[in-house]
Amino acid sequence: MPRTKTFDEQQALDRAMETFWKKGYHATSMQDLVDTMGINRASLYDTFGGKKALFTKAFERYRSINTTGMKRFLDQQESVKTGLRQLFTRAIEESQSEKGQQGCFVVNVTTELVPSDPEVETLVTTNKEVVVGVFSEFLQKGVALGEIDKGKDLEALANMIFALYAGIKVVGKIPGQQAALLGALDAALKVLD
Amino acid sequence: MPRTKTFDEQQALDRAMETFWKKGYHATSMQDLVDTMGINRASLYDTFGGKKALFTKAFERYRSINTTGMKRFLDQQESVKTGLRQLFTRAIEESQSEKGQQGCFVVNVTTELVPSDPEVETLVTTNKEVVVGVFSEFLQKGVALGEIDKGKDLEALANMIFALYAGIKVVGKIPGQQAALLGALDAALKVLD
DNA sequence: ATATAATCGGAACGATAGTTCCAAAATGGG
DNA sequence: CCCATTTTGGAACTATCGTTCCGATTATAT
Repeated sequence: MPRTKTFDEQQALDRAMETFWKKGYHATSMQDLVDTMGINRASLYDTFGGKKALFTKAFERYRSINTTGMKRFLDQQESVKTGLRQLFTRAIEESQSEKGQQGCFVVNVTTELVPSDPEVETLVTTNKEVVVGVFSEFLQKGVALGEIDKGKDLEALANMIFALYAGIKVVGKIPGQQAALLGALDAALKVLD
Repeated sequence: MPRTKTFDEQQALDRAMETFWKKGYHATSMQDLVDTMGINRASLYDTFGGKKALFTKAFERYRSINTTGMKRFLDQQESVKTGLRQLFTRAIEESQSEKGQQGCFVVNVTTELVPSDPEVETLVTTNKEVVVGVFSEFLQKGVALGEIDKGKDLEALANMIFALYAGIKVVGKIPGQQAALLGALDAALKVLD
Protein backbone atom coordinates (compact mmCIF):
# COMPACT_ATOMS: atom_id res chain seq x y z
CA MET A 1 0.00 0.00 0.00
CA PRO A 2 2.86 2.43 0.34
CA ARG A 3 4.68 3.62 -2.71
CA THR A 4 8.23 3.29 -3.87
CA LYS A 5 10.91 5.83 -4.56
CA THR A 6 10.32 8.14 -7.46
CA PHE A 7 13.60 9.88 -8.21
CA ASP A 8 16.81 8.08 -9.11
CA GLU A 9 18.85 8.07 -5.92
CA GLN A 10 21.98 6.80 -7.60
CA GLN A 11 21.85 9.45 -10.29
CA ALA A 12 21.37 12.14 -7.68
CA LEU A 13 24.39 10.84 -5.78
CA ASP A 14 26.45 10.83 -8.95
CA ARG A 15 25.59 14.46 -9.54
CA ALA A 16 26.49 15.34 -6.00
CA MET A 17 29.80 13.57 -6.53
CA GLU A 18 30.46 15.65 -9.63
CA THR A 19 29.70 18.86 -7.80
CA PHE A 20 31.85 18.10 -4.77
CA TRP A 21 34.58 16.87 -7.08
CA LYS A 22 34.56 20.04 -9.14
CA LYS A 23 34.17 22.63 -6.39
CA GLY A 24 35.51 20.93 -3.28
CA TYR A 25 33.70 20.54 0.02
CA HIS A 26 33.68 24.03 1.48
CA ALA A 27 33.02 25.83 -1.78
CA THR A 28 29.97 23.68 -2.48
CA SER A 29 26.74 25.02 -1.02
CA MET A 30 23.55 23.11 -0.39
CA GLN A 31 21.98 25.33 -3.03
CA ASP A 32 24.59 24.11 -5.53
CA LEU A 33 23.62 20.55 -4.68
CA VAL A 34 19.91 21.20 -4.92
CA ASP A 35 20.49 22.73 -8.35
CA THR A 36 22.69 19.98 -9.74
CA MET A 37 21.08 16.92 -8.14
CA GLY A 38 17.69 17.73 -9.54
CA ILE A 39 15.81 16.86 -6.37
CA ASN A 40 14.07 18.92 -3.74
CA ARG A 41 15.87 20.39 -0.79
CA ALA A 42 13.74 18.44 1.68
CA SER A 43 14.21 15.22 -0.27
CA LEU A 44 17.93 15.77 -0.16
CA TYR A 45 17.91 15.93 3.62
CA ASP A 46 15.48 13.03 3.90
CA THR A 47 17.50 10.77 1.65
CA PHE A 48 21.10 11.72 2.36
CA GLY A 49 21.03 13.30 5.82
CA GLY A 50 22.91 16.55 5.31
CA LYS A 51 25.90 18.11 3.64
CA LYS A 52 28.58 16.12 5.39
CA ALA A 53 26.73 12.80 5.18
CA LEU A 54 26.07 13.36 1.49
CA PHE A 55 29.69 14.27 0.91
CA THR A 56 30.89 11.09 2.56
CA LYS A 57 28.53 8.99 0.42
CA ALA A 58 29.65 10.79 -2.74
CA PHE A 59 33.30 10.38 -1.85
CA GLU A 60 32.95 6.69 -1.15
CA ARG A 61 31.15 6.26 -4.42
CA TYR A 62 34.03 7.92 -6.24
CA ARG A 63 36.52 5.69 -4.48
CA SER A 64 34.55 2.59 -5.37
CA ILE A 65 34.24 3.54 -9.04
CA ASN A 66 37.88 4.52 -9.32
CA THR A 67 39.58 1.63 -7.60
CA THR A 68 37.34 -0.83 -9.39
CA GLY A 69 38.08 0.80 -12.73
CA MET A 70 41.79 0.87 -12.09
CA LYS A 71 41.88 -2.75 -11.01
CA ARG A 72 39.82 -3.80 -14.02
CA PHE A 73 42.12 -1.90 -16.35
CA LEU A 74 45.25 -3.45 -14.94
CA ASP A 75 43.77 -6.94 -14.86
CA GLN A 76 43.29 -6.95 -18.60
CA GLN A 77 46.85 -5.85 -19.32
CA GLU A 78 49.19 -8.48 -20.63
CA SER A 79 52.40 -6.58 -20.05
CA VAL A 80 53.03 -4.97 -16.69
CA LYS A 81 55.41 -2.30 -17.91
CA THR A 82 53.31 -1.14 -20.84
CA GLY A 83 50.19 -1.58 -18.75
CA LEU A 84 51.45 0.87 -16.17
CA ARG A 85 52.60 3.20 -18.90
CA GLN A 86 49.17 3.12 -20.49
CA LEU A 87 47.42 3.72 -17.19
CA PHE A 88 49.48 6.83 -16.57
CA THR A 89 49.40 8.01 -20.15
CA ARG A 90 45.63 7.87 -20.05
CA ALA A 91 45.57 9.77 -16.77
CA ILE A 92 47.83 12.47 -18.19
CA GLU A 93 45.83 12.83 -21.38
CA GLU A 94 42.56 12.99 -19.47
CA SER A 95 43.95 15.63 -17.15
CA GLN A 96 44.24 18.03 -20.05
CA SER A 97 40.54 17.86 -20.86
CA GLU A 98 38.06 20.22 -19.27
CA LYS A 99 36.76 17.52 -16.98
CA GLY A 100 40.23 16.28 -16.23
CA GLN A 101 41.16 19.66 -14.87
CA GLN A 102 39.02 18.77 -11.86
CA GLY A 103 41.89 16.50 -10.92
CA CYS A 104 41.46 13.46 -8.71
CA PHE A 105 38.67 13.71 -6.15
CA VAL A 106 40.71 11.75 -3.61
CA VAL A 107 43.73 14.02 -4.01
CA ASN A 108 41.59 17.13 -3.81
CA VAL A 109 39.83 15.89 -0.69
CA THR A 110 43.10 14.90 0.94
CA THR A 111 44.62 18.33 0.56
CA GLU A 112 41.43 20.13 1.55
CA LEU A 113 40.21 18.08 4.51
CA VAL A 114 43.22 16.27 5.98
CA PRO A 115 44.06 16.63 8.80
CA SER A 116 41.11 18.80 9.85
CA ASP A 117 38.53 16.05 9.30
CA PRO A 118 39.36 12.77 11.08
CA GLU A 119 36.66 10.81 9.26
CA VAL A 120 38.05 11.81 5.86
CA GLU A 121 41.52 11.03 7.13
CA THR A 122 40.41 7.46 7.78
CA LEU A 123 38.87 7.14 4.33
CA VAL A 124 41.93 8.36 2.45
CA THR A 125 44.16 6.17 4.59
CA THR A 126 42.14 3.15 3.61
CA ASN A 127 42.20 4.27 -0.01
CA LYS A 128 45.96 4.51 0.02
CA GLU A 129 46.31 1.00 1.39
CA VAL A 130 43.93 -0.43 -1.18
CA VAL A 131 45.47 1.31 -4.19
CA VAL A 132 49.03 0.57 -3.14
CA GLY A 133 47.91 -3.02 -2.74
CA VAL A 134 46.58 -3.02 -6.30
CA PHE A 135 49.88 -1.67 -7.62
CA SER A 136 51.83 -4.11 -5.52
CA GLU A 137 49.91 -7.11 -6.81
CA PHE A 138 50.30 -5.89 -10.35
CA LEU A 139 54.04 -5.60 -9.89
CA GLN A 140 54.10 -9.09 -8.45
CA LYS A 141 52.52 -10.27 -11.67
CA GLY A 142 55.36 -8.51 -13.47
CA VAL A 143 57.89 -10.50 -11.49
CA ALA A 144 56.04 -13.71 -12.32
CA LEU A 145 56.09 -12.76 -15.98
CA GLY A 146 59.79 -12.09 -15.82
CA GLU A 147 59.35 -8.43 -16.72
CA ILE A 148 60.62 -7.18 -13.39
CA ASP A 149 63.69 -8.23 -11.46
CA LYS A 150 63.04 -10.48 -8.50
CA GLY A 151 65.33 -8.46 -6.31
CA LYS A 152 63.24 -5.28 -6.43
CA ASP A 153 61.36 -3.94 -3.40
CA LEU A 154 57.84 -4.11 -4.79
CA GLU A 155 56.25 -2.36 -1.82
CA ALA A 156 58.59 0.59 -2.29
CA LEU A 157 57.88 0.64 -6.01
CA ALA A 158 54.13 0.54 -5.38
CA ASN A 159 54.41 3.44 -2.96
CA MET A 160 56.49 5.37 -5.44
CA ILE A 161 53.92 4.80 -8.18
CA PHE A 162 51.14 5.90 -5.86
CA ALA A 163 52.93 9.12 -4.94
CA LEU A 164 53.75 9.80 -8.56
CA TYR A 165 50.11 9.28 -9.47
CA ALA A 166 49.03 11.82 -6.87
CA GLY A 167 51.65 14.27 -8.09
CA ILE A 168 50.54 13.91 -11.69
CA LYS A 169 46.97 14.60 -10.61
CA VAL A 170 48.13 17.83 -8.97
CA VAL A 171 50.40 19.05 -11.76
CA GLY A 172 47.83 17.98 -14.33
CA LYS A 173 45.45 20.65 -13.06
CA ILE A 174 47.79 23.25 -14.51
CA PRO A 175 47.06 23.84 -18.19
CA GLY A 176 49.51 22.80 -20.88
CA GLN A 177 51.38 20.14 -18.94
CA GLN A 178 50.83 17.18 -21.22
CA ALA A 179 54.27 17.10 -22.79
CA ALA A 180 56.02 17.77 -19.50
CA LEU A 181 54.11 15.04 -17.70
CA LEU A 182 54.61 12.47 -20.45
CA GLY A 183 58.30 13.21 -20.25
CA ALA A 184 58.22 12.86 -16.49
CA LEU A 185 56.41 9.55 -16.84
CA ASP A 186 59.03 8.31 -19.25
CA ALA A 187 61.78 9.18 -16.82
CA ALA A 188 59.94 7.67 -13.87
CA LEU A 189 59.22 4.31 -15.48
CA LYS A 190 62.96 3.70 -15.69
CA VAL A 191 62.67 2.49 -12.11
CA LEU A 192 61.09 -0.70 -13.42
CA ASP A 193 64.14 -1.62 -15.49
CA MET B 1 54.24 65.49 10.64
CA PRO B 2 52.38 62.31 9.81
CA ARG B 3 53.17 59.20 11.71
CA THR B 4 54.47 55.80 10.73
CA LYS B 5 52.89 52.36 10.83
CA THR B 6 52.37 50.89 14.25
CA PHE B 7 51.71 47.18 13.75
CA ASP B 8 54.11 44.82 12.03
CA GLU B 9 52.69 44.36 8.56
CA GLN B 10 55.05 41.53 7.67
CA GLN B 11 54.22 39.61 10.81
CA ALA B 12 50.52 40.03 10.16
CA LEU B 13 50.98 38.73 6.63
CA ASP B 14 52.93 35.76 7.92
CA ARG B 15 50.09 34.89 10.25
CA ALA B 16 47.58 35.21 7.45
CA MET B 17 49.77 32.88 5.42
CA GLU B 18 49.75 30.32 8.20
CA THR B 19 45.98 30.48 8.50
CA PHE B 20 45.30 30.15 4.77
CA TRP B 21 47.90 27.41 4.61
CA LYS B 22 46.34 25.43 7.41
CA LYS B 23 42.65 25.88 6.57
CA GLY B 24 42.60 26.61 2.85
CA TYR B 25 40.96 29.57 1.17
CA HIS B 26 37.26 28.86 1.45
CA ALA B 27 37.37 27.47 4.96
CA THR B 28 39.17 30.55 6.25
CA SER B 29 36.87 33.33 7.41
CA MET B 30 37.73 36.97 7.87
CA GLN B 31 37.06 36.42 11.55
CA ASP B 32 39.74 33.71 11.57
CA LEU B 33 42.15 36.18 10.02
CA VAL B 34 41.26 38.96 12.44
CA ASP B 35 41.86 36.55 15.31
CA THR B 36 45.19 35.19 14.10
CA MET B 37 46.71 38.30 12.55
CA GLY B 38 46.35 40.31 15.72
CA ILE B 39 45.17 43.45 13.97
CA ASN B 40 41.85 45.16 13.74
CA ARG B 41 39.27 44.28 11.14
CA ALA B 42 39.33 47.76 9.64
CA SER B 43 43.12 47.82 9.58
CA LEU B 44 43.08 44.53 7.73
CA TYR B 45 40.94 45.97 4.98
CA ASP B 46 42.91 49.22 4.90
CA THR B 47 46.26 47.49 4.61
CA PHE B 48 45.53 44.38 2.57
CA GLY B 49 42.37 45.20 0.66
CA GLY B 50 40.16 42.21 1.33
CA LYS B 51 40.10 38.46 1.61
CA LYS B 52 41.19 37.65 -1.91
CA ALA B 53 43.86 40.35 -2.08
CA LEU B 54 45.24 39.23 1.27
CA PHE B 55 45.25 35.64 0.14
CA THR B 56 47.21 36.47 -2.97
CA LYS B 57 49.81 38.39 -0.94
CA ALA B 58 50.08 35.54 1.55
CA PHE B 59 50.43 32.97 -1.21
CA GLU B 60 53.11 34.93 -3.02
CA ARG B 61 54.97 35.32 0.24
CA TYR B 62 54.90 31.56 0.73
CA ARG B 63 56.17 31.00 -2.78
CA SER B 64 58.99 33.46 -2.27
CA ILE B 65 60.08 31.92 1.00
CA ASN B 66 59.87 28.40 -0.30
CA THR B 67 61.62 28.72 -3.64
CA THR B 68 64.34 30.83 -2.08
CA GLY B 69 64.82 28.27 0.68
CA MET B 70 64.91 25.38 -1.74
CA LYS B 71 67.39 27.11 -4.02
CA ARG B 72 69.59 28.02 -1.08
CA PHE B 73 69.53 24.47 0.20
CA LEU B 74 70.48 22.98 -3.13
CA ASP B 75 73.18 25.57 -3.76
CA GLN B 76 75.11 24.50 -0.71
CA GLN B 77 75.03 20.81 -1.62
CA GLU B 78 78.24 19.32 -2.92
CA SER B 79 76.72 16.15 -4.31
CA VAL B 80 73.68 16.34 -6.54
CA LYS B 81 72.38 12.86 -5.81
CA THR B 82 72.70 13.03 -2.06
CA GLY B 83 71.55 16.64 -2.15
CA LEU B 84 68.29 15.67 -3.78
CA ARG B 85 67.92 12.77 -1.41
CA GLN B 86 68.40 15.05 1.55
CA LEU B 87 65.92 17.58 0.23
CA PHE B 88 63.25 14.93 -0.10
CA THR B 89 64.15 13.15 3.10
CA ARG B 90 63.72 16.41 4.94
CA ALA B 91 60.38 17.03 3.27
CA ILE B 92 59.16 13.56 4.22
CA GLU B 93 60.29 13.84 7.81
CA GLU B 94 58.74 17.29 8.16
CA SER B 95 55.47 16.04 6.74
CA GLN B 96 55.03 13.76 9.71
CA SER B 97 55.13 16.61 12.20
CA GLU B 98 52.01 18.42 13.27
CA LYS B 99 52.88 21.42 11.16
CA GLY B 100 53.97 19.28 8.26
CA GLN B 101 50.51 17.77 8.06
CA GLN B 102 49.41 21.08 6.58
CA GLY B 103 51.19 19.91 3.48
CA CYS B 104 52.51 22.28 0.84
CA PHE B 105 50.59 25.54 0.49
CA VAL B 106 51.15 25.55 -3.27
CA VAL B 107 49.85 22.02 -3.68
CA ASN B 108 46.84 22.71 -1.48
CA VAL B 109 46.03 25.88 -3.37
CA THR B 110 46.41 24.15 -6.72
CA THR B 111 43.91 21.44 -5.88
CA GLU B 112 41.49 23.83 -4.24
CA LEU B 113 41.49 26.80 -6.63
CA VAL B 114 42.60 25.53 -10.03
CA PRO B 115 40.93 25.79 -12.45
CA SER B 116 38.17 27.88 -10.84
CA ASP B 117 40.45 30.85 -10.13
CA PRO B 118 42.37 32.09 -13.20
CA GLU B 119 44.63 34.37 -11.17
CA VAL B 120 45.76 31.50 -8.96
CA GLU B 121 46.18 29.39 -12.06
CA THR B 122 48.69 31.90 -13.36
CA LEU B 123 50.59 31.95 -10.07
CA VAL B 124 50.94 28.19 -9.80
CA THR B 125 51.95 27.97 -13.45
CA THR B 126 54.74 30.43 -12.83
CA ASN B 127 55.71 28.54 -9.70
CA LYS B 128 55.97 25.30 -11.63
CA GLU B 129 58.25 26.87 -14.23
CA VAL B 130 60.49 28.38 -11.59
CA VAL B 131 60.83 25.27 -9.46
CA VAL B 132 61.34 22.95 -12.42
CA GLY B 133 64.01 25.40 -13.53
CA VAL B 134 65.71 25.11 -10.17
CA PHE B 135 65.69 21.33 -10.39
CA SER B 136 66.90 21.43 -13.96
CA GLU B 137 69.85 23.67 -13.14
CA PHE B 138 70.73 21.48 -10.21
CA LEU B 139 70.73 18.41 -12.43
CA GLN B 140 72.92 20.25 -14.91
CA LYS B 141 75.40 20.72 -12.12
CA GLY B 142 75.23 16.98 -11.58
CA VAL B 143 76.20 16.39 -15.19
CA ALA B 144 79.09 18.83 -14.85
CA LEU B 145 80.25 16.98 -11.75
CA GLY B 146 80.07 13.67 -13.57
CA GLU B 147 77.40 12.33 -11.22
CA ILE B 148 74.74 12.09 -13.90
CA ASP B 149 75.01 10.66 -17.39
CA LYS B 150 75.26 13.20 -20.15
CA GLY B 151 72.66 11.44 -22.23
CA LYS B 152 69.79 11.93 -19.78
CA ASP B 153 66.84 14.19 -20.53
CA LEU B 154 67.27 16.68 -17.69
CA GLU B 155 64.02 18.51 -18.39
CA ALA B 156 62.09 15.27 -18.13
CA LEU B 157 63.91 14.37 -14.94
CA ALA B 158 63.19 17.79 -13.45
CA ASN B 159 59.51 17.43 -14.28
CA MET B 160 59.47 13.99 -12.75
CA ILE B 161 61.07 15.26 -9.57
CA PHE B 162 58.57 18.11 -9.41
CA ALA B 163 55.61 15.76 -9.78
CA LEU B 164 57.07 13.40 -7.21
CA TYR B 165 57.52 16.29 -4.80
CA ALA B 166 53.87 17.27 -5.20
CA GLY B 167 52.80 13.68 -4.69
CA ILE B 168 54.85 13.32 -1.55
CA LYS B 169 53.25 16.48 -0.19
CA VAL B 170 49.84 14.94 -0.77
CA VAL B 171 50.57 11.49 0.61
CA GLY B 172 52.52 13.05 3.47
CA LYS B 173 49.29 14.52 4.84
CA ILE B 174 48.16 11.00 5.71
CA PRO B 175 49.53 9.93 9.10
CA GLY B 176 52.13 7.22 9.42
CA GLN B 177 53.57 7.40 5.92
CA GLN B 178 57.18 8.10 6.76
CA ALA B 179 58.54 4.61 6.08
CA ALA B 180 56.45 4.18 2.94
CA LEU B 181 57.55 7.53 1.52
CA LEU B 182 61.20 7.00 2.32
CA GLY B 183 60.98 3.68 0.51
CA ALA B 184 59.26 5.36 -2.41
CA LEU B 185 61.99 7.99 -2.49
CA ASP B 186 64.64 5.31 -2.55
CA ALA B 187 62.96 3.64 -5.50
CA ALA B 188 62.44 6.91 -7.33
CA LEU B 189 66.00 8.13 -7.07
CA LYS B 190 67.11 5.17 -9.13
CA VAL B 191 66.18 7.27 -12.14
CA LEU B 192 69.36 9.26 -11.58
CA ASP B 193 71.61 6.23 -11.99
C1' DA C 1 -10.58 5.31 -7.28
C1' DT C 2 -8.67 5.78 -3.04
C1' DA C 3 -5.32 5.59 0.37
C1' DT C 4 -0.55 6.01 1.46
C1' DA C 5 3.70 7.93 1.27
C1' DA C 6 7.14 10.24 -1.38
C1' DT C 7 8.26 14.58 -3.41
C1' DC C 8 7.67 19.29 -4.02
C1' DG C 9 7.89 24.58 -3.58
C1' DG C 10 9.01 27.80 -0.55
C1' DA C 11 9.10 30.13 3.67
C1' DA C 12 11.47 30.46 8.02
C1' DC C 13 15.16 29.83 11.20
C1' DG C 14 19.54 31.35 13.58
C1' DA C 15 24.25 31.75 12.32
C1' DT C 16 27.86 33.43 9.85
C1' DA C 17 29.81 35.21 5.57
C1' DG C 18 32.58 39.50 3.60
C1' DT C 19 32.49 44.29 3.66
C1' DT C 20 31.82 49.15 5.12
C1' DC C 21 31.47 52.78 8.29
C1' DC C 22 32.18 55.76 12.38
C1' DA C 23 33.45 57.70 16.59
C1' DA C 24 36.85 56.89 20.19
C1' DA C 25 41.41 55.79 21.49
C1' DA C 26 46.26 55.30 20.78
C1' DT C 27 50.48 56.65 18.64
C1' DG C 28 54.45 59.07 16.66
C1' DG C 29 56.64 63.38 14.49
C1' DG C 30 57.07 68.21 15.00
C1' DC D 1 52.53 69.22 24.18
C1' DC D 2 49.86 68.90 19.98
C1' DC D 3 48.48 67.88 15.70
C1' DA D 4 48.01 64.41 12.24
C1' DT D 5 47.20 59.87 11.30
C1' DT D 6 46.91 55.24 12.41
C1' DT D 7 44.54 51.86 14.91
C1' DT D 8 40.79 50.33 17.51
C1' DG D 9 36.20 48.32 18.99
C1' DG D 10 31.97 47.45 17.49
C1' DA D 11 27.83 48.24 15.13
C1' DA D 12 25.57 47.89 10.65
C1' DC D 13 24.70 45.98 6.33
C1' DT D 14 23.36 42.71 2.75
C1' DA D 15 23.93 38.12 1.39
C1' DT D 16 24.30 33.46 1.97
C1' DC D 17 25.18 29.54 4.88
C1' DG D 18 23.07 24.74 6.51
C1' DT D 19 18.97 23.13 8.37
C1' DT D 20 14.03 22.49 9.55
C1' DC D 21 9.29 22.66 8.77
C1' DC D 22 4.74 22.58 6.50
C1' DG D 23 1.01 22.50 3.30
C1' DA D 24 0.27 21.19 -1.38
C1' DT D 25 1.09 18.09 -5.02
C1' DT D 26 2.41 13.93 -7.26
C1' DA D 27 2.87 9.13 -7.93
C1' DT D 28 2.32 4.35 -6.71
C1' DA D 29 0.19 0.04 -4.80
C1' DT D 30 -3.97 -1.90 -3.67
